[in-house]
Amino acid sequence: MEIDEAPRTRMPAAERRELILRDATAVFAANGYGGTTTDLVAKAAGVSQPYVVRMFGTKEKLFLAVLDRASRVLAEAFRAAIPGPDGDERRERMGMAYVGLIAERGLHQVLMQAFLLGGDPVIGPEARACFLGIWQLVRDEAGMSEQESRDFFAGGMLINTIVALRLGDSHGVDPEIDTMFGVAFPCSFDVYKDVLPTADEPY
Amino acid sequence: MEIDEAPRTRMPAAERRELILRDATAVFAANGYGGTTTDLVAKAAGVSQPYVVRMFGTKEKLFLAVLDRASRVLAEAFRAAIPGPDGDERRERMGMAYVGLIAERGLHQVLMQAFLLGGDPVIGPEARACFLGIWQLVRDEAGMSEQESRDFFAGGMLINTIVALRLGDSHGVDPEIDTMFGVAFPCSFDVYKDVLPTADEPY
DNA sequence: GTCTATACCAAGATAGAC
DNA sequence: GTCTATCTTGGTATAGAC
Repeated sequence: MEIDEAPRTRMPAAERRELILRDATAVFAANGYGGTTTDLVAKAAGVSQPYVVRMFGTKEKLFLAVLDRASRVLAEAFRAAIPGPDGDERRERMGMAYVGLIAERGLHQVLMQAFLLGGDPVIGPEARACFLGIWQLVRDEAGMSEQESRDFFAGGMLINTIVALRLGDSHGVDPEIDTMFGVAFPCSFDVYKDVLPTADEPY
Repeated sequence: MEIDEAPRTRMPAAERRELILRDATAVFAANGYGGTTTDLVAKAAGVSQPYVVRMFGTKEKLFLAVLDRASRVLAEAFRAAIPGPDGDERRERMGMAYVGLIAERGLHQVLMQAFLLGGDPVIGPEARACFLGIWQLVRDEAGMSEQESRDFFAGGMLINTIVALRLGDSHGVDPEIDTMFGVAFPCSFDVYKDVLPTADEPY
């Protein structure tokens, strides 16, 4: 009785790779490095588990690829927001760009996951390089002062935390959280309410 | 040829419990929830793996106990820093209290780990409650305005990240990092240089 | 380029002795 | 209160077919 499509639609490697990386980002973000299985990633991407391993070598290398992609996506988003009036306005644009990336499921969280793995002998150094790279971009390319860079970064880390915590779920029901959103984000709730992940979203 | 001490020194349950929780904090902090094994915790605490499970039920319950302890320790440290002149001075004292807790190995990181698990059906709600509890303490008990609370929290999240990333290792060799430390911490590097974890610290 | 089958190991949890 | 031994599951990675 032939249940259709055994070997999924064939696809050029590069394209499939990008597809898997996107899905892996969301899975790593939600489950952490240790909590993620290559099978979970495979399921999310609609391919077999051995294929994921085959394509990236090991789970660790897959994570590094995810991290690399995430930091490049972030850097691009920031760079795209730089042109135009500088100072407060530029910071505002960059903040909006950052919040806009919430739509890229798991991007902020996977970066945090990597940062938290600073003690790992192989992921740690990569994570530090990534963090420093963004720091330099913000300070040198966007021209923020050190104090401005610090505040910008700190705000970013807070946003990451709020997103990862799924605090958005409580928005509108919990006044505590409403006020937090009011101060934490560089724009009104409407802008990002439909991109925030929900508490019961699998990833 | 009797290699000594088979059943380790007996100890009242409450005391052993606290001891295990401390060590588990460091292990969870360094390896994440998924990356932590009950055996790793057992080794760190110098007891057998089944005993850890026996005492806490499951790995998940152990993590919840660690989270609960961490948030209580943090709340106490903040409360102890409230009495005295308010405004900037109080914020400064609270910031110092926060940095001082770096000596409690893994405390900040384990909180972050919990926050990143916001999507988890059982850990998520606990993590949100913990975050909100501290938010309320900072705003209501310490009397910070919403904007001040937000900045205080944001700075805290940045400190967590820097600590977890083991950026301290590069201090003194990398000028980028020196300037970051200069702006991110509420005190000079000397105050915390010997409590910051190193990149190769197992946990 | 993608799958199925499987070897192998690691980790959580239980049983039960001391 | 604490251990040793062990059962069981599930996850990484390999082999090899299509």
